[in-house]
Amino acid sequence: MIDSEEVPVTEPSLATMADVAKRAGVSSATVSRVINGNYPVSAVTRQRVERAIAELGYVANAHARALAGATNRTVGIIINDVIDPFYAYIARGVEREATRHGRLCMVCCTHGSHEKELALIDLLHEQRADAVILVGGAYEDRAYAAQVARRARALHASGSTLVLCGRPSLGDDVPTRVVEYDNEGGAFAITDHLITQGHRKIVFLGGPPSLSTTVARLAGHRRALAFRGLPYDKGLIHLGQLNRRFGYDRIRALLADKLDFTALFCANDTVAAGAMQGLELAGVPVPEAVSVVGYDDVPIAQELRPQLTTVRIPLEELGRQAVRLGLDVGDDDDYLSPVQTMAKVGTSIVVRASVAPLS
Amino acid sequence: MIDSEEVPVTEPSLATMADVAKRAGVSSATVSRVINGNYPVSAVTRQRVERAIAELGYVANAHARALAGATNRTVGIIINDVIDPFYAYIARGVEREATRHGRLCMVCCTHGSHEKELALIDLLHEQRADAVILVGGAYEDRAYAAQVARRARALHASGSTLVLCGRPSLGDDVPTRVVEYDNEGGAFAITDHLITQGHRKIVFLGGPPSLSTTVARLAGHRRALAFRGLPYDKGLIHLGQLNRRFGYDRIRALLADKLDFTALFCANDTVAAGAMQGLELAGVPVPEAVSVVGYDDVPIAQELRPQLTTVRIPLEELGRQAVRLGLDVGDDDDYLSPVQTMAKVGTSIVVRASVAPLS
DNA sequence: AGGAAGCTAGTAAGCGCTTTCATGCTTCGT
DNA sequence: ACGAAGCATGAAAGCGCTTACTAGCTTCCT
Repeated sequence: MIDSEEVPVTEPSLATMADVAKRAGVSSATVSRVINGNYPVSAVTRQRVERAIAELGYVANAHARALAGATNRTVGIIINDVIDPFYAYIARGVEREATRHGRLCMVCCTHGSHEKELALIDLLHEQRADAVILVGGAYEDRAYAAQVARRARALHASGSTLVLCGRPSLGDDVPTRVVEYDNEGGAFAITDHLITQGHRKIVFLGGPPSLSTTVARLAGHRRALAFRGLPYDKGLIHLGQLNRRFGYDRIRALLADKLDFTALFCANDTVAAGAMQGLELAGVPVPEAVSVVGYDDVPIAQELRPQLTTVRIPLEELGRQAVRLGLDVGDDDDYLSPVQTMAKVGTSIVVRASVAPLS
Repeated sequence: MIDSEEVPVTEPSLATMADVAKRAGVSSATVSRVINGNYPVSAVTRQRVERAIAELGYVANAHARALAGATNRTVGIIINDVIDPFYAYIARGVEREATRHGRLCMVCCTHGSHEKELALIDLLHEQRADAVILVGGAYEDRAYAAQVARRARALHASGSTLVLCGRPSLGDDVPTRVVEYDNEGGAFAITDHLITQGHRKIVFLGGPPSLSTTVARLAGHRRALAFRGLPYDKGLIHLGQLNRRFGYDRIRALLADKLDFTALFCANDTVAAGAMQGLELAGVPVPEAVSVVGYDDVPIAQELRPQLTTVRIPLEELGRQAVRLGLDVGDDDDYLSPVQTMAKVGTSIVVRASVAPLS
């Protein structure tokens, strides 16, 4: 007869605090105190416990710990895509600042899906993240905004914080923190730069019409035009995707249509890269025939030839600020600073070689 | 008299499962069953519970859940830096595959520190991640390898898995999974490509001497040389950092020394970018005077002018494989597939414009 | 009709920690 | 020398879930 008795597989499960306690000949309370160092323990006992921990290769269970009251010490960040340098730099800032405050960082990507974004907020909420940072411009959509607001309240109710990074506030009645950068101001400044170089016919290229980022950048652009008494010509505004292909395709189309312009303000550097490629292929020299500027100052701006004049956003700092706001700590862990609910980081224009004065 | 009585701040703490149960007039067990859907519950009851959940805005506590036995459903990935496209692509693969299997992804960065790497493994272990993926080449260091091995065992003991991604195995007695890509083969192939184009004097540039990646790439390079009966000239091997500055500085130095060479094999694309910049500044045309190849095929390879001939690594696939190995699932969630402990993804060379036949 | 099956739902025992409260000592002050 | 004070430790009550195990009802078969 074949022995079908269950042979218990001796899964060498990890030691618990009780195991450590037994081995050290103390109670688990003492072990906990040694680990957390928040209560006096005699030197001898401490050493015994520490030895037991080492011998057993004990690793605390973060869940039990989190459940028993100590915070989970993690922050979550929700971005579009890790590959995109724009998000990657922000993520780096978040990761570093989180680490600086002893937090682990959970990075989640939406890949552009709204539903996934909402689902991820819930997931991070379930994980009881100390803060959830939502990065990137938002689309105008009442229903969607309401969904986000609901989650912001839920998060708030469990002692966490939703931080909006690079997107407008949901309103004063929604408990969120906001870190913004100056889309409008940057667009104003760089448009003005183009104008003072003599350009009058400036094409605005790219950016989905309902994206908050586009709206703000376009507003700055218009304000600069108005400031210098130039007309706002709708025929020069060509909104669209924020990718390379759109820049390439659309500029080729504009060139084919013989649109009259001397400068190009791309909604971001990626679009600028595509546009410059299109210009190059069409034999239009930059900046001699057309000046080009972008926005964001991601690495590709320096790879392009000529190097791209663009608006720099302190992305990493943006991420760091978001964490500070979310964790309610100041620059140097000054927990006593008055609670700040919003921050704005400045932008600056960086002049490189893609703009020439109009002859 | 000022009332100094403690006014209890009514922190609107989140609803628990018990709250939901009370509201729905059932026991918490039933609520759990509705949520998990792993046990029959009558339609009426289910609806009542679901309504209570919605009304209360209940969000499960992932820690309690993890503690009570269900797995935490997260995977951790440890990389050098999110900004580096090499790591970012792998991270993307990991994130996507993890999501596909219903896991949340925790991304941690070491920024090059060994201690931090070890600390992060421990942290992810504490979080009870289903798998911990360690990405990137390793430095030869016995003590360090022993430390990693110890953690691999600890992880294994608690039912998790350490996956080594792009680094050699720690030995058969250490319970890890390994996903590799063919550093040696790719280096062989691209060196041979250079040789068949007539090049005889090939400089090998960059890569820390004790990094496993460098060792393998250099080995492939040497094998190709030997295969074609060419001498291995130590004067042509210039190991060093894997960054742009090293490529730039060293190539300028070699040029100043009037080193005799016609081709350049850079240890990765970043070094190639620096070297090409140095070559450009020195007025040495690529590929006419010097052919250049890189390794990795990160986006910058396509930005460079001329575009860089390089070795492509399916980075995203590498990340996906790592997750599958770590989670012990097959391509299509086929949990019945025999346990695989190691995988190797192939490399291929992508020919662009930075190599010319030697005239 | 009577009991075996088959359902649904509740009870309660943990999971591995933190923390409050209680306890037995040692150490002082007077 | 005796009670007060101070320390170091232990006992035990949760934290919010999951999941045996148990129990009450229907069905259904013989």
